[in-house]
Amino acid sequence: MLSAEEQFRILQSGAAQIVPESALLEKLKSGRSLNIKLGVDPTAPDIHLGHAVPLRKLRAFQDLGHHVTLIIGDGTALIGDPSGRNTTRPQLTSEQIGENAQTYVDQAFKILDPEKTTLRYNSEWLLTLDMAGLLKLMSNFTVARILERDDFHNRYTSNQSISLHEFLYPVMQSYDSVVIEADVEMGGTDQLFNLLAGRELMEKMGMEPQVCFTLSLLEGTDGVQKMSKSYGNYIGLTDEPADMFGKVMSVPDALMVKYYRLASTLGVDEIDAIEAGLANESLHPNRVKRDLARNIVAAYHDAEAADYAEAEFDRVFKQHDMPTDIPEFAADLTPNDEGKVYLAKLLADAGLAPSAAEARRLIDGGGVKINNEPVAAKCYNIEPALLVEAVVQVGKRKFIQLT
RNA sequence: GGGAGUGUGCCCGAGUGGUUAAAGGGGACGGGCUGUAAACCCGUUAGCUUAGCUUACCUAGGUUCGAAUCCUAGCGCUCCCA
Repeated sequence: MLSAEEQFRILQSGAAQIVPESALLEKLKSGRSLNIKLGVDPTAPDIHLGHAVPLRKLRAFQDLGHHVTLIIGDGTALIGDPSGRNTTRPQLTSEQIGENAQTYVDQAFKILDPEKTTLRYNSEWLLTLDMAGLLKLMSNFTVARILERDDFHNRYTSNQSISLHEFLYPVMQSYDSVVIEADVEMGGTDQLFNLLAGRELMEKMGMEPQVCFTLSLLEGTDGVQKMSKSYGNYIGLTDEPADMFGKVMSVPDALMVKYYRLASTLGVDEIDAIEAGLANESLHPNRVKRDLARNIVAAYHDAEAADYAEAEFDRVFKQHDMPTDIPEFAADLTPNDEGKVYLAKLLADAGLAPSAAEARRLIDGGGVKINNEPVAAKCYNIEPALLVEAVVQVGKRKFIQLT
């Protein structure tokens, strides 16, 4: 086993805050296998690169000989984490939660070592808690303390509603730490309050308090908001290689190094070299981003898929060729009274446009091509012969092969 | 329990009886430029076989030739008092 100091150096890379650092070092020095906690809300059916950030760090702990307890928050999901939210979250049904949890776990084990992972559902101890137990727990917290948190504070001062049950979220999450006796709890920077609450509760209950370990939030492909399914800026772990490659390529340059640190499989030293290369312009940003995209595709698929994805990318976006695999669509080419086919409707039916009206706008904007030929504005009706076996393209990346 | 506000398109936000499918901004999408990056420029942003029609400003009624705009009731949200 590596020395405590050496472990600390590896673990610290990419971390936002470790509170307190000295406690982590102490725990590492004890030489025992630490229990690292990560709680996840089973709200997102599939997980993305942002979720993978703490999972990668957990994996680093596992590689150093520590143990991970992954908590599926099926109990807390009844509340919905108010972190970073300015509105109350909708509550999920238990069926949805069950499905989501399973999907999550399947994907999480692409990164985690199953041998060193314990899976727990917090409904086990949260939903069996009786009123007396709950009241006792709650007595450890004060309203002022809870109201200190930024998101509650903001909502409160801007006249937005906070439901009483949302106050309970940090209480519940803290209790998780008590039950599993966590040494370290992992989370995004937006989780710091919840993590600290856990530390406090453990201390009040006479336990050795957990260390709070936060990681920077990964911005999504828009480069502005944190990666999230609801913002539509995410790169899913199960995305197709070509899609995944393209999404990484669309990430703003300024975020490349951060992506390397939080989402790639490269080591600290290699990443430092890339950062230096970009700074002194000895490395071209485009090349660096391509390597990043290849690395990420290879991590979730394989090297071969990464090669293929890069080749496809050049084909479609550099040479403006058609992709190799184009989804097929059996279109109804029955002509209307004028002997034409209404293209707008066809685009909508094929899923290339959300509605026929939107399809018409896309045509007018020059965004629709048939066999690589742009369709003229106002040209909503097309000779059926032109559409037989044709490839229809909308924008830069949506293709359909008519059959 | 009493009182006061407020509710507009994906979001924010103007509009207070008549070219208002609704200003402006953001976002998103499409086009140009490019490295599917950024920046910048242009266009679009309810549905429908669109020179037209239909549905839209929380909901349901009402007043009016005409309502997002006025009235009534309801619903949601917020604040103050208790």
